[in-house]
Formats: sequence, structure tokens, C-alpha cells
Amino acid sequence: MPLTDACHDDGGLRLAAADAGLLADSIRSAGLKVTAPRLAVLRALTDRPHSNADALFGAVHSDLPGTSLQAVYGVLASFGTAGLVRKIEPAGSPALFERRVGDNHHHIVCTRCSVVHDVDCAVGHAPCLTPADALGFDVRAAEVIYWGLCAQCQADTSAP
Amino acid sequence: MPLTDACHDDGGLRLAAADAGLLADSIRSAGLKVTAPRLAVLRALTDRPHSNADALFGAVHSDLPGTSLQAVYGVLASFGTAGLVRKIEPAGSPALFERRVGDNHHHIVCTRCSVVHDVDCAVGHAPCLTPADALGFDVRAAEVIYWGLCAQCQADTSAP
DNA sequence: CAGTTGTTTTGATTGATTCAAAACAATCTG
DNA sequence: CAGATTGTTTTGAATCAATCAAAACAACTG
Repeated sequence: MPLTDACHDDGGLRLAAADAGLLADSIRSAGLKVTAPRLAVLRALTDRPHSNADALFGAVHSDLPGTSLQAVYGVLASFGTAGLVRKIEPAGSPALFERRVGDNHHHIVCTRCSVVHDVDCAVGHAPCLTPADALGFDVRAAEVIYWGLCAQCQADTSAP
Repeated sequence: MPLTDACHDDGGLRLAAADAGLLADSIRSAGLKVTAPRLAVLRALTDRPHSNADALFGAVHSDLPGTSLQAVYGVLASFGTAGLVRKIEPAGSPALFERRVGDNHHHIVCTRCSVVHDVDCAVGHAPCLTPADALGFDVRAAEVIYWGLCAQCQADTSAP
């Protein structure tokens, strides 16, 4: 019940068109000042979810050449605490960021090419998010990462 | 079926007494040379599962003062590829290591004190390890980390 | 439009981990 | 059991991701 992990749909945040006004609105309504680096990071993240700080810096830097990598880290940190982005940290990878928040979806990562996709929290499987024996813990969240070969890498590997 | 994740018991590896002969045997039967640093790391890991490289270095260093941190990293890497230890990488923490391998158990981490406990893979919940929609991936493993407050930290927090 | 507060830049630093070459030691072979 | 072989450890340096701190700057408030 106190789980962050309820399997419901996201709160209506639609990530399609990265209209500048909408981006500004979501920043403002998270209680943050609207600035060029923030708009640029949020736009880049809309276009390419599951990017790391460096990739976002690359994307942002081409629109907005004055921006520093540290600014990107700062923007991501403020977005994170404001609940505007979610940070995921798959083993062996730098942190990745995505705008899809609020639902607790999971991730599937290719062990060969490292591509990441979202995986919905399967309705009917929600009990999984409660451990067999919580050992007295007050469980607040569950994080699931699936590892495997993506379709493309399966094709590449089976025909060498 | 190809999942690494079947919920079965471990293969008879009992982690109780860290008898030197048994430790040596498991190293040897993994196809590795038996050396003092390897025995020391394996013993330390038996005594304190979920340790990071630095903590293991500390433990090893007191028995075997000549040992370097890099040796510990080397030992852990060879143990990892030999299937003798498992590496877990909870977000925001350095990598942790444990001897309990082969079963795919999960972990529960305290968000306040960072203590880690094992959580068995719940029989009857195994379907959870198959994503709702694998998106064409050949899924090989599923990793689950629960986050919450341990019993101790709940007590400390509720009575400040 | 000026003040306040929060943001970004600049520059340096940390922490975890990895790399590479040389010194060394465990096992294999005779 | 000594010597050869192969793999391991040491030593020392480097990398990558991320964070810290102070000064310069810009967005919202009134």
C-alpha cells in the first residue's frame, strides 16, 4: 500500500511533441525557474529517453553551445528532486534519465548493445513487488531490471 | 526456460564454517589457482556477504598485510567470471559481492543505513521474472531490488 | 525596474574502478 | 623434486562518472 510501485498508468504526461510552452509549463509547475538549459535538457530527454548525462550534454550543447556538463548535472538533479525525471542506474552503466515518472515501470537492457526499453508493470504480477519475506523492512519501492539480448542483437549473433 | 532465474535452492554450497580446505577446494574446482589473497577474499566474503571491494580489502589486509586493493579487484573479477561470486550494484552504492550464487535471489536495501539483505525468490511469483512484454528480447536474467527502511531504522526514526 | 533567490559557469576534486608492465608464485612436466 | 609455464599479484598511473564550491549571472517577485 505505501509502495511507490502501484501498477497504474502514468498521470497523463504525454511525451510526444516537445512544444516549448509545454516544456516550460512542466518546469514551472514543478516549482522551478524556467531557464534555457532546463528547456534544452527536457527537450533532449523527450526525444531520447534513457540517455545519460553525457549524451544529454551532447544534445543540449548543439542547440545551446554555452551550456556546461555541470549545468546538465545540475538540471538533472533538480528535475530529479522535483519529480520531473527519473534516474535509473543499471549495473555497469552511467546513470540514465527518463521523463516517464509516476508509474513504476521497469526496464529491459540488452547485454550486448546496451539499448534500454521500458517494460510495463504487468497487471496481475503486482505481488512480485512485495518480497516473499520483507525481513521487517518497510518496503517503499521495487526496481526490476531484465537483462537479455534485443531482437537486433539476436539477429546479428545468430548470423555471423 | 533459458532464464538464469529459476527459483531453486542453491547447489549445496553451505556458507557456514570457512574451513580453509573447503575454500581452497571451491577455488580449485572453479579452475583457478589457489593463492593466499584468493583464500582471504573468499573467507572475508563468507563472513560478511554484501561487502564492497574496499571493505574486503580492509578485512583481507589485516590477515595478509601485503595484499593490495588491486589484488582484491583482480580476485573478485576472476571469481565473478568463474561463477564463484556474484556482484550486485545497487544504485548509488559501490559494487557489492556475495558467495550465494546459482539461485537467483534478490536484495532488499535500507535507504537510510544501506544494509543489504537477501530476499528469496518467492515460489509462486516466478512469473514476475518474465516481463509483461519482452519486446523481442531473449530475456536471460531478472534483477530485483527492493528499497525501504530496515527494522532498526524504522525504530530510530519513529522515536527521535 | 531593482532586489532577491536560485541557477549556471568555472575550475578543481573525489571515489570507484580499470589498465599495463614488471615481479612473482602455483601448478604442470619430466 | 627442480625447471618451465602460465596465471596472479604488485606497483604505479590513468580513466570515468559524478560532486563540490565560489563567483558570475539571470529569472521571477513586488
